[in-house]
Amino acid sequence: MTTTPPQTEQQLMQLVYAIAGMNIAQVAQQCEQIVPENLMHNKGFVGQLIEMALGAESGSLAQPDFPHLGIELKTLPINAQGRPKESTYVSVAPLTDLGGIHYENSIVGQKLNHVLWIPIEGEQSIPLAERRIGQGFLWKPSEHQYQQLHRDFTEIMETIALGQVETISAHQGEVLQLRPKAANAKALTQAIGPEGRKMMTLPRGFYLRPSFTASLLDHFIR
DNA sequence: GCATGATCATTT
DNA sequence: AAATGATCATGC
Repeated sequence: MTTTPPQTEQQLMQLVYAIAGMNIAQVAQQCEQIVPENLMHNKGFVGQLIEMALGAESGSLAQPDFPHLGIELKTLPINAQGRPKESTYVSVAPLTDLGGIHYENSIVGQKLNHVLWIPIEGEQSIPLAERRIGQGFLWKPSEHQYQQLHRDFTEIMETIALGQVETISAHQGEVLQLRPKAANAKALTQAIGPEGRKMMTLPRGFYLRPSFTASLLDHFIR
């Protein structure tokens, strides 16, 4: 079965309610997909399966999963304590042509303006097929959260603009961090180097810290 | 190579 | 145990 892209937020949430409580095998059967033994060689499987089940359309385009609704979809792997198991990837970080980029008009800012979070059991002790889908919820950053994201983003981008991208570690950033985002260590991309010259470096991505997404879960707990 | 979907594996 | 840095699959 193929899910028709939802035309309204209400239609989208109906699909979200429909898969809440189901396990991966049930969603996969509904989408006519085969569940792999584990995620080792298919790390994006769960995210792509949920995209399919909810009728997301964007594929690998740099825009929200539901462009018409301006909503970004993120699955959130949860451990036995009900907390996020991993950080959440947001988007690739621009390392060159940085003129005019501000949080408000950045890809990060656009995606984090409205997110549909789908918590999913992520314990390795639970077979992938048996992991359950939780109750998804919509989130928009509060004023405080917006300021945190804005500040971290701006500091990181300023460092990149100064040609200091290689001095940025994942320790920087209260809620948003910069980390490698590449197929492997040989995948390089252009960046601004120390003397303002061009250099090659590992592509980087923006990630939300688990402590930040944990606070979102806490707020929406019922 | 870039952008999507992330989790794995080593270090702290 | 948690966090950082490295890596896996796919489409174009």
